[in-house]
Amino acid sequence: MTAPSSLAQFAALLADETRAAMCLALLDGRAWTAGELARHAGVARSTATQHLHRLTAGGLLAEERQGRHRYVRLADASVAALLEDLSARLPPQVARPAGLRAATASAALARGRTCYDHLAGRLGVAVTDALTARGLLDQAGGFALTQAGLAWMAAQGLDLDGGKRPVARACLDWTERRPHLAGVAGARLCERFLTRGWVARIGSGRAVRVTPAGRAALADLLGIDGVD
Amino acid sequence: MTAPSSLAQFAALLADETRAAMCLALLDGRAWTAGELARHAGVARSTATQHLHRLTAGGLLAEERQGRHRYVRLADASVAALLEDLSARLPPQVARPAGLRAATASAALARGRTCYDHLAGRLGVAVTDALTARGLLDQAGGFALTQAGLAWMAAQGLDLDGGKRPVARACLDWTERRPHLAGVAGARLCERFLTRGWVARIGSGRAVRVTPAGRAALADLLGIDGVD
DNA sequence: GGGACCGTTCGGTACCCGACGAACCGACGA
DNA sequence: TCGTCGGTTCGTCGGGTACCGAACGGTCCC
Repeated sequence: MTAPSSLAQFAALLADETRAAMCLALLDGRAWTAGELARHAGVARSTATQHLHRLTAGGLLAEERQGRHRYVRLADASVAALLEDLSARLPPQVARPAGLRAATASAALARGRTCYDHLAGRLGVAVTDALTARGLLDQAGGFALTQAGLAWMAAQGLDLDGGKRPVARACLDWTERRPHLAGVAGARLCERFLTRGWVARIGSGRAVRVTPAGRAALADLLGIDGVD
Repeated sequence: MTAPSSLAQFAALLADETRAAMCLALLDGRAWTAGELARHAGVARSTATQHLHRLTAGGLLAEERQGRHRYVRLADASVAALLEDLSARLPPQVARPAGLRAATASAALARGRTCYDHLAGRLGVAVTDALTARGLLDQAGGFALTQAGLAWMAAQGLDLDGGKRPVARACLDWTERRPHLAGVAGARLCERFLTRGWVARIGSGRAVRVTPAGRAALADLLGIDGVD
């Protein structure tokens, strides 16, 4: 019940279906209560408590107590990046939307969603492609903002100081199977889109839709037109 | 005994001390026989066989049979990258070189070594820093070769076509705690250094030393002088 | 204060899985 | 042809752990 000191001990944290389900749920970037996670994972509350203790002790989760609630979230962006990298190795999920409700939800997720703290889905890929086409993002020599890209972000009033966190990082989309922008730049961009009302969350999940104002902003800033 | 279909199943492959020890040993980039790995991990041959089966079935390892030997190595560079990322999350290893022999070996590893297929240790960091100082590598906007960097690699006759593998990638050194160049560019560079005799392996391990010819080449190509 | 609700702790149970040794197969070499 | 050696398969054993229910302690709200 202490911090993992070996690769095996660390991997063991994720080597349980229940704990893995909890971590993947937390990939939406929000803070969940212990009870919500228990219900989501389909285990008793007592079981969830023990799992959450192990995950926080292992440095994967951070907790915050409010009254009788215990809110828990991913410790930092690097944990989210790790989970994404691991998930990208799995065989592509065979989507089996059972029923109309699930099908529309799945389609909404494929259109646009948040991936921890940045944009993903077709929307995220479109933004990434537009940045690349405009010479703001370089994917030929690796994955980094160019000088022009850094200047562009500054012109937008977006601060890229994220401590030790990388400025730009490729995150592999599990629906598009193509990389999209993550890292500090991806997070700031997503934040901007949300605060300006260019994209709006659909319900309480991770799916987002582009607003009319967002459509105009995307066309204006990045020349993106056909976003659905 | 089949390919993992969930994050938990995948993580379980590394969640065992024996399997983890095997994977970390294979991080040297070479192919080991099943018996060597069994001895290295301190288990019976029969046990090693079963572990190796699981790891290959899980896509982490690739095997190659020669006569009565079964050679096994990491499946590809992305597996090595994953292991590095995971190891970087662990608390820094408290080096406890017991005895003079271990101390010199540890010092040699800190000076220079291979990390799967690229250079690491102080040597790897020095090369990375030199590339950055010369404007060939950009670490401000992410981690990527610049236009000049791509041209420089081409001028050296190094082909950067590695399929889907990223051209440049940051790999965190566990001794230096600083990033150094990995990815296709890092691999090609390391290959070049070895084939030209600029660096030579010390014994059969991962440690390398810079040869006199290498010293001259480093000074000439990248302006690196004080490499020990 | 009473009653719901959330989270925690504590036994107890069942199950998974990693370990070994023995027996066997195939390849190499004298 | 016969030992030796590397690897595999199989049966079995033992330890670790995920799970639950029950009881308890806070917190919030009537």
